[in-house]
Amino acid sequence: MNIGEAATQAGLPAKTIRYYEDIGLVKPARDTNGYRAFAEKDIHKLTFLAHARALGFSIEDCRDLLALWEDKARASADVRRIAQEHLNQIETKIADLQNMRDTLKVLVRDCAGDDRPDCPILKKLGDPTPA
Amino acid sequence: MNIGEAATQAGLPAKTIRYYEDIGLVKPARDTNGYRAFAEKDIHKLTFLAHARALGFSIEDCRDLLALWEDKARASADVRRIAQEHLNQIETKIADLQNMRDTLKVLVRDCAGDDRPDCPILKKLGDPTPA
DNA sequence: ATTGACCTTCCAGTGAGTGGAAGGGCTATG
DNA sequence: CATAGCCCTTCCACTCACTGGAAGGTCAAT
Repeated sequence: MNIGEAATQAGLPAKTIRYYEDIGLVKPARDTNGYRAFAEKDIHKLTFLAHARALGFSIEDCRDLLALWEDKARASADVRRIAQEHLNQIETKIADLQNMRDTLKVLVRDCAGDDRPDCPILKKLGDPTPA
Repeated sequence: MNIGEAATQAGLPAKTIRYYEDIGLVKPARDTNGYRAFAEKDIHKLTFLAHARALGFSIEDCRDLLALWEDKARASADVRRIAQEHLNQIETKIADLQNMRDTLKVLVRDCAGDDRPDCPILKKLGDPTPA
């Protein structure tokens, strides 16, 4: 299977697949013409990667998860630890974003948004000690 | 004022301030010895930038906001539009992260996390068509 | 034989800094 | 006056996970 078809199957851009090969996540065989030849096993890996990335796992996490996925003697605790840590980071990021959102919401709400220069948003940003 | 003091005042790393000068956000004067000499006006700008960045505005948004801040004839609508758009992006990002979180939570909950290899997390990631 | 779609590699750029090396300046103490 | 220790300077490389594009080779069909 050529890279275009592999990309369709895995739901990843061809460019990304080449990149994943560059960094050693997949190692497709090569046809005599130099084209990458993806086997089912490669497609499964790429699909796995696409799903893990969609859940926000870093490439390095993906590398570890992929290794565990292929290790039939793995301990599920190792997988769980990675996922739990990632989950914690997501929770933190959500909380940070919610704080930003709440502040922004108030500012946007209080801004007239007309052609006059008076603006609580700029006022707040320029305040040396914002609440 | 030297860059170290400016960094303390503005709540930004000195490295970041140099970077902001590189990309033209601030233009501090120079002493005869080549050291940057920050005036009050520069400190105000840096403080403004620190606050805007803390609210997640991109550097380009910051550049625009800074220009509006300095333009006493601005229309607050221009500021509001930038803030509203940013707010929308944050809302989108929060929603994305919440989806990830919800999926991950279920997976982590259902994973025994012991020394056995059976693992719903890997199962899901490897599933060709995950729900 | 040519067209057009596919494939290849390689280089550069993204955003927003961060780390570190190499070198010069400033201040205070011995 | 010398030296120590901190601050400052520039410049280059690295981060993360791709993405865009150029230059060129291959393949199937017309």
